[in-house]
Amino acid sequence: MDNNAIADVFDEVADILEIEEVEWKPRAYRNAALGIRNYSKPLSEVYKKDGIKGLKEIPGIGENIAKKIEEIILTGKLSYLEKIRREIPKVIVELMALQHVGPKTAKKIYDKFKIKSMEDLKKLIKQGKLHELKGFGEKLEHEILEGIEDKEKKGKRYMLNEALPLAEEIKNEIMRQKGVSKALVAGSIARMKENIGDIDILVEARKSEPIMDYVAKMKIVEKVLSKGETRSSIVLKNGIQVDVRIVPKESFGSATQYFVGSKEHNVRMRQIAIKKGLKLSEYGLFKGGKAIAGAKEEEIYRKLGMEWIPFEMREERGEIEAAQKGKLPKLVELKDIKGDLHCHSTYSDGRATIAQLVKSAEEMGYEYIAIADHSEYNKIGEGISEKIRREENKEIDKANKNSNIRIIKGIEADIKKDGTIDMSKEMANEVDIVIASVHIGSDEKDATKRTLMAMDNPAVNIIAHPTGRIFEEGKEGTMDFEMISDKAKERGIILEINANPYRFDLNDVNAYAAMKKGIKMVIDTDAHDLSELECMKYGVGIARRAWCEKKDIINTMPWNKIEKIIRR
DNA sequence: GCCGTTTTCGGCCCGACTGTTTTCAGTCG
Repeated sequence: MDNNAIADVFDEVADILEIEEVEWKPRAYRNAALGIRNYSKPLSEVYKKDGIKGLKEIPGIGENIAKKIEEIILTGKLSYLEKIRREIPKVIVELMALQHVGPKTAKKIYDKFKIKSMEDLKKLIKQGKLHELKGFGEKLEHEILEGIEDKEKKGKRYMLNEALPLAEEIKNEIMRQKGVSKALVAGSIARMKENIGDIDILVEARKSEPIMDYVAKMKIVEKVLSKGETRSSIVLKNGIQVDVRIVPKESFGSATQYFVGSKEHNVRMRQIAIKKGLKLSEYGLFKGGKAIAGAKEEEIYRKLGMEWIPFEMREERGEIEAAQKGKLPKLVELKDIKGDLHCHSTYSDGRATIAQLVKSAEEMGYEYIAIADHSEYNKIGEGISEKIRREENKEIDKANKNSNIRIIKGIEADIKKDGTIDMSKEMANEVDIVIASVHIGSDEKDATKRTLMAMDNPAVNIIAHPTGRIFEEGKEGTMDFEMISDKAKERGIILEINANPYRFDLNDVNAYAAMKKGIKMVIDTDAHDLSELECMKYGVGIARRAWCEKKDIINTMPWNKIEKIIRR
């Protein structure tokens, strides 16, 4: 079981204990689940190496939960969960997953009607029977029904690349309104999470400005859910909910702090405030009812005894401790990126010509771009023979003569079933950089072994999308990242952070682990299209969530320096 | 059940919103 699966176990324990109205334990189990999700090493590895003692190092894990993790690792299940599951009908836990239904409501509904499934609840609502319960009006009924239908329709999270452009569009529209001095995309988008639940936009303005009237007229808007003085909600045509909050100047910093989140980060911040005899809320930092900070985030962090923390780090993964010690990393920025080392042209399955890619790269201010088309073995990627690649390389040589930026001859060579690289020794010397990758088809079970073998090949510089995850297909990395990263460290191989939102591989957790091991990484877009070159910002977001600095990312360096780093 | 340069016991974030509330409980972020 991987870390997320173990965390799910403890979240379910928390759900059940919440229904049973057990005090405080649910919080402890939730904290444990969070600590596990945020932990970069697989718990089974930690346990193998350091046993219970190692597990207790993880935030939120004490003696008791450590023992429970041990049981899960050794037996694949948790007898405690199985025991408490028997105490509570399963449907109650399911009900709790609905919007507007918490433990109290779920229990109340069950106790009265003894329903057995979601379908039963739907029937109940359609017959108007939920009214019989005290505290259930028409509106709540309607909203619960909507919640069920939403759940049936689709998973409620959206990809970052879907949400971010829309959020920016709305923000820009708001910025154009009179009386608006600032607007900011907050929430999980600001933290560059790979998937997001809704869009949060924070606006600095005097109250009652008719901002929302303008937003409501935008083409991307489906309907307005609610419109208030300080808080409004709308739904976009693609189903994303947008919450817009309007705050006065003196609270903009504290509101930013609050609405950027994460929730866990904020909880810690408030605890720290309390210890200092202060109170932190979205309205400001208060001492005895008097605001001592609020307009600027920096001031809030400073008065709580720490450095200002970049949005992407605010996940309660040790960033607060680092900020208190003044030891935050200086995160890599988009403007540090000097080029893209993994792009596909029309020679293989790309949709842009080399000339077009080079022109775009030049406009983006890059110093270099690598054309790394697929090798012949990759049929889906329309891989090319070495004969054609030699023609391509000639074209690159020619283009380099009158180009302002360096065009690099690359190859994305497939790692074949036997672990060898789909590239001749001669070709290895004819290209500037070799990216090797497994393209998982029906033969994914040996992917780790094959990748490890490929990394022993002295021609290989970069391993692309190192865990083989593909988001849309729900494919999480099937490869053993511990083994791959250890090998990368040993062999000096560069690991790729693939900025394509359908991959995001390495993800933030793995990239953090790689950074900690001192492995160098490269942020590539794997662009198959000119527009995909723009995905670099998402890759930088992952790197920032992984606490990476400029020195960890090779394509922040000029090409002549990269040449020295990559093993030839 | 976890955690501690304020504590090994006694805490555990805070405020808005909503419904139907006649003063507040439940849920959410």
